Amino acid sequence: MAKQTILVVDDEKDLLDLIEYNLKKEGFAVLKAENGEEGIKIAKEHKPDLVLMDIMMPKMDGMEAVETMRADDDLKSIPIIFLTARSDEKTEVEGLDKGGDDYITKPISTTKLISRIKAVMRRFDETTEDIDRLDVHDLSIDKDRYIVTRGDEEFHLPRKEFELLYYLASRKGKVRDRQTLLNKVWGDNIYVVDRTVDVHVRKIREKLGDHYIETVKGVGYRFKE
Amino acid sequence: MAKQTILVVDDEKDLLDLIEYNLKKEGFAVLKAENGEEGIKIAKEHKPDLVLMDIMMPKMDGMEAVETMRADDDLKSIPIIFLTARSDEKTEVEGLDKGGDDYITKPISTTKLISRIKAVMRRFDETTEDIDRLDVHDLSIDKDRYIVTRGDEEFHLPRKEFELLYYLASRKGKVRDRQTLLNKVWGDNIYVVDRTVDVHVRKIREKLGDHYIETVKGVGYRFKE
DNA sequence: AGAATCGGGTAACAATTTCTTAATCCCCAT
DNA sequence: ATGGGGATTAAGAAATTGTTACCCGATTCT
Repeated sequence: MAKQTILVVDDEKDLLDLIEYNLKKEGFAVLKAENGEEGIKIAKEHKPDLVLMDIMMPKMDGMEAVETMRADDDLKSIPIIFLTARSDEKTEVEGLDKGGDDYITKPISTTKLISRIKAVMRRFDETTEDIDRLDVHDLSIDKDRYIVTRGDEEFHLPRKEFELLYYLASRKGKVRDRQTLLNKVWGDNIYVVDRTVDVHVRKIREKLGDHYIETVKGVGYRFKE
Repeated sequence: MAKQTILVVDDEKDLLDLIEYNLKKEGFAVLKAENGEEGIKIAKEHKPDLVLMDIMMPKMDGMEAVETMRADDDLKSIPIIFLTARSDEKTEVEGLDKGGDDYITKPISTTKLISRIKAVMRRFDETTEDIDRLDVHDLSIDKDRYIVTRGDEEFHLPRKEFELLYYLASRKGKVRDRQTLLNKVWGDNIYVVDRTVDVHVRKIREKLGDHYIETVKGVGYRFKE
């Protein structure tokens, strides 16, 4: 699956970089903004999977930014974790009221930050888990090894093909349009022509046979039930 | 690998039995305790690979038990998953702060429980026991003496090369990306360019031949199955 | 002390593979 | 037969890895 994207909004550049470094190490894609206004702009553009928002900031503070996000249809469902130096209960309560999903007091250890992030993401998306090995029909798709097996045949697909197959297979039967596939497999802020998906599908079919991925005309593709 | 042992601590006997039944079916060994105090005792005795801990219990509650475990050198590194009937956010946050690694709200489906357990174990997987001597293919990798043997050839690899080889070999077949390799072999808060891994891989290949470590383009490296 | 060596890390560019695009071909429903 | 997809291909672009050279600091040798 594509990387989960996290937007970090904080006016302290050093902290921003530190958090970025640690999140990347954990396999997240990271976007950064230095104030609420910029945060909103980037959020609208890239639709991150989670926002880490400092409360005290110039221009537009975190609380305000969150209110704005919660009022925006496109952004209202993105989970938000407040980040703040103040360990003041009142602020915390207020923050959660305004629509924060969790609240972390700086300084915080990396481990703790990560586990909070994962916990919040899980609450939002129970389907987040990815499993090492997926068995569908006569195929075994092993994400840990990046190998697809059928009987005792082994297929080594290139990354994009593998990930596309994995994505579709893990949602067996569900149709996904090209744009969704691009977002999920290629990543959010990537811009490629959506026909690219066709080519990858073809390559997968070429290698595994064309009875796994079905075309749904005018809509997209799906892994056969 | 030996069977993984899971300690389940919960005061509801029925639930305890149900979980035991399901975990055993999955091939885990199961230990049971009915309160925090007993849990700690058993944990100290048997060093389980993971603890499933209810939060609400008589005698010593889960939160307290975890704090005790985290303060004990022998037990601090055992992963813990909280189990609770309360779906109250605040408790969850507190639990994670206290040192829980994950948090599951009862009731939960068996499948989900198992997959969470596996996910947490996977996170800790990398901490798994080191064996003194690893025999893979025609190689014998002796961690005790830092020597690799093939037939009656001996290879004395420098430390990083040796450890990288050992790490990959001990996870035969599994792909690891550069960042993970750096984290696991070089150490967590070390900052080196990830292409450094390439160079070390090359040096290993130069010495042992290039049929042990495989490249998975766009992903990372893996020791050949 | 100075030189030589070794382990480890970085940088650069060559080699290779994968990805993307775009053009063309096909199929099928209207 | 016509138009709207989708399939198929081939070629160029982009990304990733291999490989080599070189730097630096710590040790060891003279």
